Amino acid sequence: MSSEPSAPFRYTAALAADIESRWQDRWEAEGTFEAPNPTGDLAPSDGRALPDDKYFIMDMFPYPSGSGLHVGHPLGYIATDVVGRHQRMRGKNVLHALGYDAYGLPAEIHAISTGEHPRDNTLANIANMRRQLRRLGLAHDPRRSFATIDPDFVRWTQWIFLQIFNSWYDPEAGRARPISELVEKLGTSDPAVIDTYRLAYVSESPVNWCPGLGTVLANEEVTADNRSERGNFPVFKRNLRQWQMRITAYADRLVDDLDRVDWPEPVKIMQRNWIGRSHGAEVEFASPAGPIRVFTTRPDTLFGATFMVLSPEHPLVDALTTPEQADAVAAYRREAAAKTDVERQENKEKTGVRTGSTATNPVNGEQVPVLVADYVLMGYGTGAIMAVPDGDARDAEFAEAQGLPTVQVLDGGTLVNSSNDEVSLDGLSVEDAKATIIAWLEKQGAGSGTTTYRLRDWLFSRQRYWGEPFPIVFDESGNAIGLPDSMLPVELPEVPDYSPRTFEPDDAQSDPEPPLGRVEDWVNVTLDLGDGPRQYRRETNTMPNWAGSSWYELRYTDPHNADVVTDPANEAYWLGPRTPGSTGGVDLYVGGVEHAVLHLLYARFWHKVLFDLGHVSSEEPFQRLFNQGYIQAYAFTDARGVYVPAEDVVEEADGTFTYEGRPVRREYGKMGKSLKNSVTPDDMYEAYGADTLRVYEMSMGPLDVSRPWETRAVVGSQRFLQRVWRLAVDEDSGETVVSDEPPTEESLRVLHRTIEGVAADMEGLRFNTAVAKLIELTNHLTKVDDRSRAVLEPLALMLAPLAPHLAEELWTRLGHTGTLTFEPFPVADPQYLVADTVTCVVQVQGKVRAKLEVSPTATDDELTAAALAEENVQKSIDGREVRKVIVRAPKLVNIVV
RNA sequence: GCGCACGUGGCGGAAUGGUAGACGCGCUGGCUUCAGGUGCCAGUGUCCGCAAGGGCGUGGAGGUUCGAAUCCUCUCGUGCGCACCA
Repeated sequence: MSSEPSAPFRYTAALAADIESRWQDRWEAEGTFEAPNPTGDLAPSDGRALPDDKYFIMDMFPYPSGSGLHVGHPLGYIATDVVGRHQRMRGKNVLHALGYDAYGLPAEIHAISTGEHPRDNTLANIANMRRQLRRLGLAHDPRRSFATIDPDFVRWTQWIFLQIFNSWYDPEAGRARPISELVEKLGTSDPAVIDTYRLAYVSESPVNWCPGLGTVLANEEVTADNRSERGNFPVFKRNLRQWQMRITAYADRLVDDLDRVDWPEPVKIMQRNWIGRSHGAEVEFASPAGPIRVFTTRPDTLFGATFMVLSPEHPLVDALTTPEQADAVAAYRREAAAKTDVERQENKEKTGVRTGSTATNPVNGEQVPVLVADYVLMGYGTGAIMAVPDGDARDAEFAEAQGLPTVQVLDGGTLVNSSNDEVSLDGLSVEDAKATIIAWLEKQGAGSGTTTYRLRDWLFSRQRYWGEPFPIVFDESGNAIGLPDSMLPVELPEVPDYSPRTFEPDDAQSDPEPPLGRVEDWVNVTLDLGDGPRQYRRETNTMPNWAGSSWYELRYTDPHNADVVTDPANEAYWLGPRTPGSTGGVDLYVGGVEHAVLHLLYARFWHKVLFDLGHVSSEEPFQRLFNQGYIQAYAFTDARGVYVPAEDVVEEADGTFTYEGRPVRREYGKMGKSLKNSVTPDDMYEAYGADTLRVYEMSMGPLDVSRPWETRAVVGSQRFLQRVWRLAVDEDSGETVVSDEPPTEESLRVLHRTIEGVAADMEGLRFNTAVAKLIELTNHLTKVDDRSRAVLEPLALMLAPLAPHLAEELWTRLGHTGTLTFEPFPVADPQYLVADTVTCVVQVQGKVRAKLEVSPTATDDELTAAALAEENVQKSIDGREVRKVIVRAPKLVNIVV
């Protein structure tokens, strides 16, 4: 890079930095992006009415990492900023702010190794991130920023927990209700009864214990091969007393309401799969040990059930095992118990043993053998299946391995060999057969239609220090008691040691020990909860990282309210449904697809509970979701497989890559310190300026697609902004050179075509093509040397969402005194959208043979005549008979011979 | 194994079923410059041809259509999700 620009007032990185910091200071001083609320401390002080049209836009908020940002991080923030700025120019009251998801493992690990309090480290990281992001010029309302660790925020996280704790799900009403109404309904306040209904409850049940992390984890945080998503440590099933959230009560609504939100289909599919609702039937098979209940999604194939299989853990196994089989079954169960879930899954070969008993198939009275096999899981359905080798590949495989019979019941899509004296399914379709047999089973009392879910309740407690404490104490009988609002927030005590007790990652028999449990004088408290001072024990687990992100959208709408989580008027204005049947929710939520199941499912669940309890008017937190892609980068390894700094790798003429003269291998992946391929926003600010970085990131490709970062291409965006600058400013004198002469007709046509296209692209989040159109306009104006105010003003306004600092500077130079933030976005004048002539393509047999310049109003006949008059067209027709002429006036004529 | 998404120049990517490759990077040439850099102008899918023009071309093979990158079927490849879920 040359140090001396040839022109003193060229738009260089240094000039950009000057413009950018001046405007950032001014926006901050003037409170330009502060969005007024209907009521409360953020309401207009002069009582002014708000615009009815609002736009609430949100980014998935960041964890403030200690290593700072790389250029991949701001992609989504820039995109939402462009949308927000554009919506302001469309007259909307735009709510856009950024908070910090500040509880998290890295700060705790840092604390353990350095002794620095995780809060201090986290707050320092937030400050650094705010600095990096401020330099991008994001139009956020700074008054609405918060961190999930702020005591004021924690207070409301705990308050929401108590709302959930103090509720139960009424299946008849199909919604949550206050626990007091259950007490009334059941006529008892006995915790032994009531506590089993709560939406947040303690239970002793099999949970995911991760010794390597020293904590238990939710199902959503465990990978398919039973390892922790964070850290990749082994996870074991252990029976432990832990807090759970009754998210399963909401399974149906969580599935059904996916149809009412504007989300990417893959995310909806992932949530549907995770919830895993399947309709089927429970059927009872009579046996010597009593009825065996099975769940099946294919009750239509019941006539083909030739045996039954129980999971090794099934409670009826002992009773069904005959003395002759006792040893074999006991041995098999021992073997199965010794295996981890992973080992069970690794061995895809079907194994199992006979119990020696038979059960009765209710449709035909057949005695079918009952077996035990570990391919049937205790955790799903009833832990027992009817096996239909003709209908199920797994059953067929097992039948073959065990030498069990198969009866054909399916022929293509219809049922065969499926009748008894009372009912026949023969000839019916699968759907009809299901309905028929369920009706018959219900009449017989042998079964009923039913629905099962894969979703399990949400394990909500963690044995870590750096999380929200539960607002719960236990009395001397061990009953959990929710603390009153007046005692919130419950703050974390200072501790001498932040670590949970961690163990050898494979030590499955170890027990979790929360760090808070060691702070005896915090744990044991004397409180007056209404019946005089008494001794209580505090809950020593903390909440998972997901707690704060499960409701933060609400707090943006009323961030300082000390009385309620958000004032109903503010919630209704920003989040409430605007059309009948709408769920309401954030107008646009942008973030990565990695939160498809975890965060987005939890947030929907909490929001629905708050809706049921009347605290919010919206049924869903996020009306529209958009998954942005990722910026990835190339990384290079040398002969030893060690990463070398990517910025010093040279591409040779033959397309290979070298580092310090030695060949290196290229790979493609995430950007990060460990791969030595990070490029930071600070690097780009210094070399090009923030506006150039913004424009480049927006022009790289569609927002939802991942693509590789290429630093050397950034200069293209800088050249574009330099050309815009040069249109209005003399590079040698620094004088504004805008002209008040009217622009040429041609320039106006290009301008209005650009306005039309850019406006549509902005609405559709197609910023890459919007930038392309602005470049075309700029190149045109440069080429014809048109500097008229009438084109430069709309150019500045259209550029404003993308490159706001440069646009503001030009706007000022064009003679305006205020910010352009609230100037109307330009509107295309239809008068200039119709061209004098259009290019008409003439095809023969669908191949282009000529182009005509024609009037846009030319008729079909005129176009046909003109096309046939073309020499090259006649040559292509080559004397053949013209059978048909297809005209799409005025753009196309296709001659068919 | 099942499901979803995606395959277009050297690279990132444009194309309501209607001129394939907008825009940008890179590359080539010209002007500017002592020179480099910056800036500006022109060119840049491929093959045949001096040119006019023509052939081929959106992973592959079929199909629908006057016309297909786009719609349908099969197939190959890449990515993501789920995975013995009855």
